[in-house]
Amino acid sequence: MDREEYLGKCSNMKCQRVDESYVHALQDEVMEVEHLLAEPRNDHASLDGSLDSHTTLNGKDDLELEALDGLLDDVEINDLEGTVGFPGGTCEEYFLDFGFADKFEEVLGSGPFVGSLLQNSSSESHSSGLSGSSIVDGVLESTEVPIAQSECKNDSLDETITYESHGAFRNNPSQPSKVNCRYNISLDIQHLQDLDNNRHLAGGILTCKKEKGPVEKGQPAALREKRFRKPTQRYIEEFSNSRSKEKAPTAGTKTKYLSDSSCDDVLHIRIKAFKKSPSEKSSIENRDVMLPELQVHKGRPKKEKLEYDIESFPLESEDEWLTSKRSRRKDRRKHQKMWTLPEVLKLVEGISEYGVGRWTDIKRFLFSSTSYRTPIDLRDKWRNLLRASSAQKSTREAEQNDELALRPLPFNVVHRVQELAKIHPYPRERGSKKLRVSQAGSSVIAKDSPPLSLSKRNVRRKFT
DNA sequence: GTTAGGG
DNA sequence: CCCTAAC
Repeated sequence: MDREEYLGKCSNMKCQRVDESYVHALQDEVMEVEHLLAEPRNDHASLDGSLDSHTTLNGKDDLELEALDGLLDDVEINDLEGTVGFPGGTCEEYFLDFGFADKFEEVLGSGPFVGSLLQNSSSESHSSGLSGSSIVDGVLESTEVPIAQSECKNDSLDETITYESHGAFRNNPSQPSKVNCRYNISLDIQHLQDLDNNRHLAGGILTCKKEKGPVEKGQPAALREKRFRKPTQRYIEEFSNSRSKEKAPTAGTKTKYLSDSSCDDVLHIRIKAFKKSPSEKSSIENRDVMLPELQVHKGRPKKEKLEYDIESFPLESEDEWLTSKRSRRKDRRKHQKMWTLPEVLKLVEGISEYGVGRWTDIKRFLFSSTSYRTPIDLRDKWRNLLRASSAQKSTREAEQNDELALRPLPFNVVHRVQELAKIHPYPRERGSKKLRVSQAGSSVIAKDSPPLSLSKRNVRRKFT
């Protein structure tokens, strides 16, 4: 990705932040992502865990995080080096976005040093007492990095000051120094040690690997590998469907996050966001139990059931989903049942008895035992019979004998269909739609109206 | 709710 | 066989 693209993306995110806050947006993403998960994994407690490209997500198929993951695209060494060039506020906000900058500044002193740390982070060359690598990993793994970077170019200073007023460790019991520590340039080893001891907290917040232990780090290859993955089609659909619904409930998160940017609060918020998703997901799963596919179909699936079927079928993987989709498509005519000769005879008889168009009557009186034949089916079959008979009539003279042998339909049946076709022409074949108006009061109207204006159907039952 | 018409 | 518009 080139620079322009990158900047464009950053600016987009900035707008989002101004409107609703990127925190909000991220949480939305979390929940949306959670919807896509067939099962929540224990080791991903929240958004950041999902974002952690180092974490092996297995079947979770992090492709679906592409929207978020795309933001990572530029968190590479080059961009990090570019960060160093930004004014001091850059790096501050860079970390303050995580409620974390104070810690860094305590340890590292000045911004440029942080920059250098970042610069070296991927190579793990900084091996001080501070377990910076894990922290930097967290930073690198966060999608907020590019956001902060972009914003720093414009209004970072103001925001940075705001952030500074809130200590990152205000609520951290092991860090009593709190806000003031930010200005304490001189470091002491004990602080570093504390930080090291509390690293799991930092890691938990930033990456949310609950108990990942010495997590894999410094794997730019893995990072890049993920970047090239495209969002799955399912993700796109789900994303577009659920986007509007999810946004409202999480409004106001930004306020909390910005004003109480302590680690605990951040963690709390994120866990809260996470907790919300499983319930929503379970509701989806519950609905799936009623999928029509799993039901014994004694009739045809209704229309609404089909819509259900297509839209709400969360599957673990894209492959499974596609396969299911394919099979569903193939099952479109699953209920098809071939018409037998007795059925055809019965249909012809019914038509001669009740007339063309009285499909429900025919169904009711002659096909009441065969539940799989709907009035629509009767009509369709009749339509096909007419077509077949007319086709056969055209070629009958030439190859009558052969036809009799080849045709699945006996000639007498065909003949009868043709007779009926003459008497009860299929609507629309002869006469216009308007002629069907008199269908209801046919017997009465037939007497009074001129014959030409009537549909032939109105003379049904004449030839019983 | 039923039917015609198109897919 | 399915879907939809028209009735």
